Amino acid sequence: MATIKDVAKKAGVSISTASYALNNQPNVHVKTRERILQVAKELNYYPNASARNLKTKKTGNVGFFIYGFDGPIFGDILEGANNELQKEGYNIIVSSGKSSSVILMERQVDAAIIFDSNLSDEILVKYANSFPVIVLDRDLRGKNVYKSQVDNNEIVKKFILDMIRDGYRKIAYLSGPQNSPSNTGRYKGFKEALNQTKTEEFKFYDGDFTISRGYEIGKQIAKEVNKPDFLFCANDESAVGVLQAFKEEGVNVPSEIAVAGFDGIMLGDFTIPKLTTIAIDYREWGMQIASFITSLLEGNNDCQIGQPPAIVKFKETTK
Amino acid sequence: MATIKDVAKKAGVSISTASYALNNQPNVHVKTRERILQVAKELNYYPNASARNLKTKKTGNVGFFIYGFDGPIFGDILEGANNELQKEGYNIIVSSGKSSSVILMERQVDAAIIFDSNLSDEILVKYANSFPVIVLDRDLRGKNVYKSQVDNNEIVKKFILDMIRDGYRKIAYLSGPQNSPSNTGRYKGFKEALNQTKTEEFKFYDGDFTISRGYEIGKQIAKEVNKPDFLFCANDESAVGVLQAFKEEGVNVPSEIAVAGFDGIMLGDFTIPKLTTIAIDYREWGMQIASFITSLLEGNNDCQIGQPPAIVKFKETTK
DNA sequence: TTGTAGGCGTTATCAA
DNA sequence: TTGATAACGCCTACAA
Repeated sequence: MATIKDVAKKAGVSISTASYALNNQPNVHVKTRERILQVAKELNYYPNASARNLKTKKTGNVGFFIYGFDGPIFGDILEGANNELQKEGYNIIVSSGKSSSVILMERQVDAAIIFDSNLSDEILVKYANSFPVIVLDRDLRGKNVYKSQVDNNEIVKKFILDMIRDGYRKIAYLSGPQNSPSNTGRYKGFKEALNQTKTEEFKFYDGDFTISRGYEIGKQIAKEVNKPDFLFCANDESAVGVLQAFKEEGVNVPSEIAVAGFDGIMLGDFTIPKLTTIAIDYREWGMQIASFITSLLEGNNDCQIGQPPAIVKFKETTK
Repeated sequence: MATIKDVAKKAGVSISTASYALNNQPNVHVKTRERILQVAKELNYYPNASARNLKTKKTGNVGFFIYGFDGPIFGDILEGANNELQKEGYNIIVSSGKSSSVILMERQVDAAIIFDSNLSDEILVKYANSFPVIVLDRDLRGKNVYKSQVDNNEIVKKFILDMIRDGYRKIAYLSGPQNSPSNTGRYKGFKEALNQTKTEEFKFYDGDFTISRGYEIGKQIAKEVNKPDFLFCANDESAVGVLQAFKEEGVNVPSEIAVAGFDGIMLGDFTIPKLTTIAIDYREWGMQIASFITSLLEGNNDCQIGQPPAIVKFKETTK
C-alpha cells in the first residue's frame, strides 16, 4: 500500500507538505496541493488508520456494544445513531460478546455506547478513564459516564391509569428479568398507577423478555379459572409469545383478556390481533444519543441526552 | 493511560523485556515475567491497539459490512460469525453506510465480509489488495475475493417441483429487486421447475423484498378475478406483507391462495397463518463464513466456504 | 510556503 | 536471559 512517503516522493515534496495538503491545511500553495492530491489519487493513497490514531490519540470511531445482534430494537437505535454520527465524520462500530471487552480495553473507540448488561459497572467506570461512556438502560454514575434511559416509570404509569379509566380492574403484570432496570422502572410505574387508584395488583408473572417465556405464561394463563382482564407485559416480545399462546388456546383478545406490551417492535404489527404497545421511537433515541456524543467529543461539556418520544399504539386490543 | 514504558520502568526492566513478557515469549526468566505481569496488572496496563497494529500490520478485527442494521437475517449471520471468530481471537466489528467505506479504506480490518450492494464491485476489488474480501449474495471474482451464496437456484427449484407435485398449477412469482443476485437465483430455480414440468408461469409480480411492497401486491391480487393458486415470494418479508393484505381482504390462505416465502425469518412464525418458507440456517452460515476466514488468515489458502443448510418449513399453508 | 526532525506505543532485530 | 535501537506511518512544532 502506498504511504504518505510515496506520495511525497512522487510529488517531489517533503512528507510534511504532503501531510498538510492531504489534511486540507491552508499553509500550502494551491499548485502544490493540487499536485499532491493528484498523485495521492494516482497512487490510491489512503491514510493508515493505526498510524494516524497513534499520533492523534483519536480513532474517529464510536463503539456500540450490545448483548446480541438479534435484539429487535438495536436495529432502530443503530440506524438513528449511525446516520447522525456519519454526518459528523464519526464511524460507528458495533460489537458484541468478548470482542467488546477487547475493543474497549484497547481503546479502539473515542466513545462507547453500552447496551449490554454483561459488562460490569466496575469495568465500565474504568473505561471511562479513557473515553466517555454512555450507558443505556442502566443506573450508573461516575466521572465521564453518562446515562440515558427511557422514562419507563412515567410512561407506563400514564398508560396503566388510562386502562383503569377504561374500566379494567383485574390487571396483571408479566415482568422482564428482575435485574433489568427497564423492567424495574416499568413495574414501578405499573404499581404507582395501581396505588394511585387503589387498585389491587391482580397477579404477577415472572418473565424474562423472551417470546418463548411469554408463550409459556400465555399457556399457563389460558388454563386459569380466574383470569386477569388485562395483562401488561414488560416488553413486546413477551406479549407476542402470550398472544401466540392465547390464539392457540382460543383465548379471545381483547374481549376476554386485553394484552399490551412495550417497545413498539415491528413484529407487533403482524400479530393477530395487532399488539397494543407503548411504542418508543428508538431511531429518534439513537439520533439523540449520537448528537450528544458528537457535541461531547467536540468539547461541549454541558450537553444533555434527550428523552426518546413514546406513543401508545392502540390496536385492536382495547375494550 | 499506562504504556509499556511505565510497566518496564516500574518493573525495573527494559521495554523489550517487558514486551516479551507481555506477549508470552519464552525467552524471559520466570521471576522476571511474573514481576512484569504483576506490575502490568497494578498499572492496569493494556496494549495500545493503534501502536500494535501499526507495527504488526494486523488489527485482529474482521469487518462485517451491511446495508442496514435492521435487516432480519443479519442478526443470525452475525451471531454465528461472532461466536466462531471470538473463539479464534478475532473481533468482529459491524458497520453500515458511509462508515463502511472509511473503515475499509483505512484498513481497520484484517478481512471483510460484505453484504451491502452499495459497495461497488470495482471498489471491493481494490480493497482486496489489502485484505481478503468475502462477498455474500454477489457474483464477484478476483484475486483475494471469495464469495458465498445460498444455493438459491437449486433450493427453490426443488421446492417448486414439490408444490407442483402437490397439485398447484397457477403458480405466480413475487420478485425481489431485479439487481439482487438472490432474487435472480431464486427466479431461475422457479422457472426451471416450471419448465421441467411444462407448467406455465401464471403471473409475475414486481416486488422489492419489503413488507410494504408485499402488502401492496397482496391488496392488488385480492382484487383480481383470476387469482393464482400459489404465490411464491422471493423473500419472507414480501410474503408477510402479502399475508397481511390477504387477511384484511378476506382472502383465505392456503385454501384460496397458498403463499410461501424464503429465509425463515422469525416474523414468519407469528403471522396467521404461519408462513411456509424455505428456511436458511443463517447462523450456521455465519459460522461457516467465520471459520473460512480464520483458516484463511492462518495462512491456509485452499479452504472453502460451506453452504448453509436449507429446510422447508411447511406451516399451515399447504393444500 | 516548504522542509527537518521528533515522537506517538509497539514489536523485533541484533548485540551483549 | 536481557537491553539498545530501529522501524511502522503519520502529524506537527519549529526552523528555514
